[in-house]
Amino acid sequence: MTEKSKCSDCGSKRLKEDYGRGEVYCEDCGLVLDDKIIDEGMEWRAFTHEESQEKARTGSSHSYTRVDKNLSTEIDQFGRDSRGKKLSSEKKAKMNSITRWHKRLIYSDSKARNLSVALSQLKRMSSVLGLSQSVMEETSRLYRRILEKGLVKGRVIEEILVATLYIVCRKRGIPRTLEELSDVAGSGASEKAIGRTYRMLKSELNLDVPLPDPAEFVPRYAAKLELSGTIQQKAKRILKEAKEKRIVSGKGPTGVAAAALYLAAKMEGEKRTQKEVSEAASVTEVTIRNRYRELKENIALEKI
DNA sequence: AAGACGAAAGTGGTTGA
DNA sequence: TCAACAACTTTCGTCTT
Repeated sequence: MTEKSKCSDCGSKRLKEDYGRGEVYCEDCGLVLDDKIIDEGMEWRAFTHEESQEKARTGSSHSYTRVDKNLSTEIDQFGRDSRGKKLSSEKKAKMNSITRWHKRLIYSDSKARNLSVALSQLKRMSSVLGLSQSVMEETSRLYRRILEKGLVKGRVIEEILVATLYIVCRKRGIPRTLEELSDVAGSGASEKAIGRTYRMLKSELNLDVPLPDPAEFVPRYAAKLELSGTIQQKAKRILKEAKEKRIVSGKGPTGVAAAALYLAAKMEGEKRTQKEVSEAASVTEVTIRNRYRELKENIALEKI
């Protein structure tokens, strides 16, 4: 893990390492400085709501998805922890600054109320979407940071929240489109508005968000279409070829993924109709056809 | 009859003068 | 601010299976 001692955003030196999640983050603003070891969590195997419920994790000792960060019962004003043990002075100083920070949030200031609304929304959406705990954690950390920067003022909480979630998903290579996210958001946040907010956040926070890779969408669509793993592998090989031949850039990743799956399924004799595939991927048959034609024309299929 | 195909026209967003 | 532009959609007529 790289050694960084200062937060690149707010300059705080209070960085915390979380080996469980493979992240280093700033305790003051929540910026994740190093998240090379990505926790895929249940993400790639939970395709349905029921499945994700079943596999969802429970419990957490220190969660950013709670308004009070779970600390309210752990610290008293006499410098002891929950077991009554005295804390070292170093620990005490740390706790003091945390409690100060945390008091600012608990007491009826507008940010706390904002946060509590946002977090309960996040919880709901996260369970509908089947997102892992660690995605929620990162989303709420980023949301806190946005809140502290005053970027929420005058805007719809839900729009900011969904845009934040979208950023986190993109950063982690979790395939969720803006459309899907706005579908589970309340009516207060249209896809258009979320997109606008997303662009605003990206530039305000100087984030570079990677482009979605079509291959990320393959497992989910394949599951919807009940296609075997062999086909998924084949579709991914097709996409890899396509990427090298630069016939993917600028095209919508979902359409490309759908066409690759359609092609792979056809080749393996597990044929699905264009209509079925287009419904699974929320694109039209025409788009499937166009991408399909491009793939067929440009890729040496015998080798795949 | 259902599926696949492709042309044509329309939509919403991006880009660059 | 406006026009050109690319990707995608909708619609529809025509082949293919």
